[in-house]
Amino acid sequence: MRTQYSTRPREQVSAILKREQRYLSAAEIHGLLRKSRQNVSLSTVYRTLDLLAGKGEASARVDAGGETTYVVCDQTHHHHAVCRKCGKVQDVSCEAIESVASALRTHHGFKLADHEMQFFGTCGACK
Amino acid sequence: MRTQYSTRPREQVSAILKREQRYLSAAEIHGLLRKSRQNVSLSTVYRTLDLLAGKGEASARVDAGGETTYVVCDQTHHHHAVCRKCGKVQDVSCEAIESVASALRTHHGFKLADHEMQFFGTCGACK
DNA sequence: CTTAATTTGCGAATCATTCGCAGAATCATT
DNA sequence: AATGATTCTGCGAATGATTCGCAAATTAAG
Repeated sequence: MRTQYSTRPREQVSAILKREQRYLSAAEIHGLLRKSRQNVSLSTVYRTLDLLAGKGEASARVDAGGETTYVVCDQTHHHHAVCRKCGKVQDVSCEAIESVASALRTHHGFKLADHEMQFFGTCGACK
Repeated sequence: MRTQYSTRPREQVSAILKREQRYLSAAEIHGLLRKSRQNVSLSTVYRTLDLLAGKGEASARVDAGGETTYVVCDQTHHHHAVCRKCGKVQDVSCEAIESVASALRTHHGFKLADHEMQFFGTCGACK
């Protein structure tokens, strides 16, 4: 895999993700594409999602039913606030984590290297 | 399902979890049980893990390979600090989250209802 | 427009997890 | 400690998401 081709199917998948701004599974994306008569195979949807996640342009999350879902997001380190009503995902920066890191070190003798976080609630628009 | 029977296989699965103190998949637990000549079927391991997770006595996490893994933990709300060396999991209380919640409200107009967190690093014993 | 490299689509293969059901274990009562 | 009602277990088959293999189609570049 020397270079990476920019192809129609890949752009179609990316476009859906950019448009929706919420966590979508491969199957859902495939369904949305079919609705608008853009025939991209399910395999290609999967491959494209892996690619995007690998480049850090999308982030993955396994939902309650065990399906892996993806959202577009920027590449800096951050976290997601997921609205329980509309599903929309907002990026959240994470300075606050610093205080958690020092508490971990103090109380648990634990040296923090990495962390995962996810927030659920109601977004401004849905209130 | 009126009452719940206390059975050998269930206790054997719980015992492994209590002993290991780290995230284990159903298959791993099944393997560990076989090694010590305790034959519990894989189905029963799965069923027992669901039960424990349902009662809040264990908590589940999908690992990088897509397998669901479980640890024992107490029932109060808390988070996990996972050691990257030995895999051991420590419970971490979460007062620090309060400050994150207010920041979310202020900066993003987001009303926090729930959250997930997971920490990775090196535990005191492994340093 | 040719060629070499990468992608696609299809169906088949994988892998974790769930189900169905007959037989075994458990519990509460005699 | 024997009985009966209920809940478990084990097995193999079924499911469902994801991955693979490979031939045909696209892409980038000369």
